Amino acid sequence: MTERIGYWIDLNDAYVTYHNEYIESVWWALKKFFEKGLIYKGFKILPFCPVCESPLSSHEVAQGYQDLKDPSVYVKFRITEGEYKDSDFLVWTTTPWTLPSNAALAVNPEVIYIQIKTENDDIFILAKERAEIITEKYEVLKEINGKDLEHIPYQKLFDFFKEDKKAFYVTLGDFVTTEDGTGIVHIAPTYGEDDYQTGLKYDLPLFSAVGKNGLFIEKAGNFKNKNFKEADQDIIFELKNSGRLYKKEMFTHSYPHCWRHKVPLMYFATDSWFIRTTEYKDKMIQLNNTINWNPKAFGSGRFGKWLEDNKDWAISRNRFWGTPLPIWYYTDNQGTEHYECIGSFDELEQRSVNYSEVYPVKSDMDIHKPYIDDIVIESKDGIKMKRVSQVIDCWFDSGSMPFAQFHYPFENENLFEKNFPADFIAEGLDQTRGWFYSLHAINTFLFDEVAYKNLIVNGLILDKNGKKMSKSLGNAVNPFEMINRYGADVLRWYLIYSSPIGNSKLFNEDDLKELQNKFFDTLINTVRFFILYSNLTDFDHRNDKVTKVKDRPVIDRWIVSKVNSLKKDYLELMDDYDITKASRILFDFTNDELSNWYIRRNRKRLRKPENEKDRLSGYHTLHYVIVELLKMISPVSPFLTEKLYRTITESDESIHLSFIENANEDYIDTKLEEEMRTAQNIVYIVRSIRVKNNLRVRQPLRQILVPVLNERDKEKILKVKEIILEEVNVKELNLLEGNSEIIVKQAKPHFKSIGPKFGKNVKTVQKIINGLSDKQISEIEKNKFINIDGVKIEFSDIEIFTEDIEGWILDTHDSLTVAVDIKLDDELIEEGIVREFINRVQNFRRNNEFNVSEKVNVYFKTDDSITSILKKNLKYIKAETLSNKVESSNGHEFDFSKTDINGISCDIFIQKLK
RNA sequence: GGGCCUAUAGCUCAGUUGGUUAGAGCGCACGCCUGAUAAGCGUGAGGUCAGUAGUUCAAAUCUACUUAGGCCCA
Repeated sequence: MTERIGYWIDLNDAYVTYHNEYIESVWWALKKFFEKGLIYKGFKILPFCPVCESPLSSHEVAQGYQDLKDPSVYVKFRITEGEYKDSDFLVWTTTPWTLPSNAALAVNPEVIYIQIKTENDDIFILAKERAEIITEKYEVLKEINGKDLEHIPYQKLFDFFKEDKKAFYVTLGDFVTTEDGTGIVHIAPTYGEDDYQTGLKYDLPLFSAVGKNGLFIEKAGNFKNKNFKEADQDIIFELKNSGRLYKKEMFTHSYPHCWRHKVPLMYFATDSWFIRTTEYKDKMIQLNNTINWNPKAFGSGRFGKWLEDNKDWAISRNRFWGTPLPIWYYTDNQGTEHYECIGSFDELEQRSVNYSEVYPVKSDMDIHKPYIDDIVIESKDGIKMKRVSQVIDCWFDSGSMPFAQFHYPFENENLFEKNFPADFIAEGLDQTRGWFYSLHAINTFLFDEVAYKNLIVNGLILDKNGKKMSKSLGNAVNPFEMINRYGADVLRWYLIYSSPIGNSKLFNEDDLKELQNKFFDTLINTVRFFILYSNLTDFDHRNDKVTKVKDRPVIDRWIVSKVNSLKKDYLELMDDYDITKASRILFDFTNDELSNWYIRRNRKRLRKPENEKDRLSGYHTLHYVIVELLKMISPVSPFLTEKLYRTITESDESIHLSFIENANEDYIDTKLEEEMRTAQNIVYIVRSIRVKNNLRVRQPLRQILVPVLNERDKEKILKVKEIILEEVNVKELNLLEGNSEIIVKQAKPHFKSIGPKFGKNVKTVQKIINGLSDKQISEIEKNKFINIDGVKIEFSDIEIFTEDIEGWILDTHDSLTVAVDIKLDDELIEEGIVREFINRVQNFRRNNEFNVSEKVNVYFKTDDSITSILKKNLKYIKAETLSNKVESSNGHEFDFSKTDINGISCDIFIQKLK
């Protein structure tokens, strides 16, 4: 796949995270953290299977959801002190088995609570919104803000534990909702993530009435040795007996089970190792601001926020196999654990007492868990230490990539330094806390430096309806099929060109077809055109004399200027890693400027150059432009450009080894580009007028008129007059100066100017300006201002345009107006007919596959008027059609082809010359 | 539930410091051109700029809320 699509990656020397060298570098990094005191052991609440006695990964948990019938109980907690003494908190839980491990209650500080008295004289406190669960009649005694309940103590339910820290009081937590229950939850820090975090915040004791095996411990009175789920009923029964149960319901919900043992999981505070990333959070934020993110908002937004809320990174995982966490420990007589971190294999060998037993053959050493677990090392005091059981988070592996791929710092120091930090990385936008983060977190700490300077965040590829692709839905696209059908180049271009960086991409095969036609075929056609005619005219790009660009014709200088302007923009975008915009300007240039203007305008000239200088100028220009363009396209579409490049340069040098130099500023002539843009606009307008008035391009017209309101416009148009006339087949282009009688000038407001100036009165001023007469506008042009109804309107407040020229057909585009004289005289009609006739002959030649340079005789049969016109123009017709004779058939019956000109039949017979 | 992103023509996308007729390509309809030809060019129809409210002389653009979709987290 990588080869087929042309990824430039080193498959022969790929880095592999499970190789020993890679792991050794990871160890080195971990030891750096350890030495700085940034690795510590804590707890993390994980889904835990009591049969396996081990935590499950989120992937495993996802596999094991089953419906479970659970109790939902409302428990009364008696307040022991203060204003609410002897009232009961009504507390809701769906896990009664955690109640013996209760350490606190939690309320939401933003929620309103009420104290109520029921008809049974019970006094309860619960969330106002949840009062519906009270079945008896009651009266409200008081409303209380959640935050005012903090620290209120209550009577504990069970007496299994000695509290070594203060417990049994109310805490505050945003996670408490009023969607169900009572708006008051109980907290058992060992058995829930929110509970655990609350425990950390309030320094609560960790009571654990249930062990890892899912059974209640010895100390747990009547519940001892009972399974945690099965004990639910006993606990409820006991609460009922002690009068602490308000009510009990049953409900069914989807609950995670162990996929192997089918038993319900419990959430359990499990030993975990953390990196104290919060210690250098500010550094991470500061460095992140220097990374060029694409899209920009992603770095400051999603990733920036994620760094702001940084929490310590839990790097350990409980797996059977993996990259081992290189920490060894022993427990002293006081029960305190002592740790040591190993940072290299040499160190491991020196410190271990049984290295040669575990790894008798060095080359066979497998450093992974579980093999490494047999290694015992000795502390300085001669105490035996064994490895902790965990492996490390595989994200730590991938974040170590910059140095671990080179086995740094054990070797390749120069290589690493040369390559770090990376110029850019690219990955999917789901990597926020995956790769983007792990790279950033590890390398910020180790090197005080970013891991990557630029970043391209890829959006997800969805199907054409915006749904995720999946095999089961049958909407998945097979990339090989796409490549086989359209080629890797088209697919690559599509993925980069079609949607902005970071947006999800709706994959649509039709768009690939369009790109193939619209862009790649155009490009190929352009090159093919060059090759065909440069061969026919014996052009040799290496040996033929190069005309200086400034001495070339306008059209050549224009396209050279254009391609350099393009390059300037292109390099700027590429330097900014905005590859989508870069590919879009290449697309537009190829179609609009190169193919549809330069090539089309120069077909005739390149086929039949006027003179030697003209020929060389044209071909050198086109060769240069194509080469420059191919180079710019090559990073995105490497295969086709390579092929075309080698063909057009007639060499074996790879385009991918060629240099893209900076744009040549000397060639850029923005004035000329502007002039040509004007020409293109005028041509566009004339074509539009022709179509609307049914005037085909072969029919020459007498003249067009272009009103010009300033000197610059006048100059622009005169420069490109010839190109316009030829393109639209018109005899003359005349300018109408601003003071001409037949121009009707109009004005519209320039809001940017009048807006701030007139404020609320802008609408009145708008009306005045729109109503300005031709004469008033002339006055403004002369005096630079006018006073109307006490309003001073200045020249800069208005935009002048013209939409009317009396007695003419005209159209306007981009503030340019063009009028066309559509009256035909005899001369024009005659010329039109001649061109129609030539067209018929050429069509015949083409349809009958005559060679381009083949000479012919032409015989025609038509009415007298056309016959006499043709006879008058024989010389021109002969030249255009490569004919020796062009004659009336004079009554001879040839094998005529039937055609017609302007509705009059005109049969032709064409004879090849031997 | 929280954070971030996206929403503009049937489809894919542009749209500048807010400036008054919101653009392009494809598709559709119609036409042109004809020695780049399994190409090329044009014209036309098509819009509640997701919705609501606000700020402003002026909002696709700024603000708030809502809806829908996506990603990350809880």
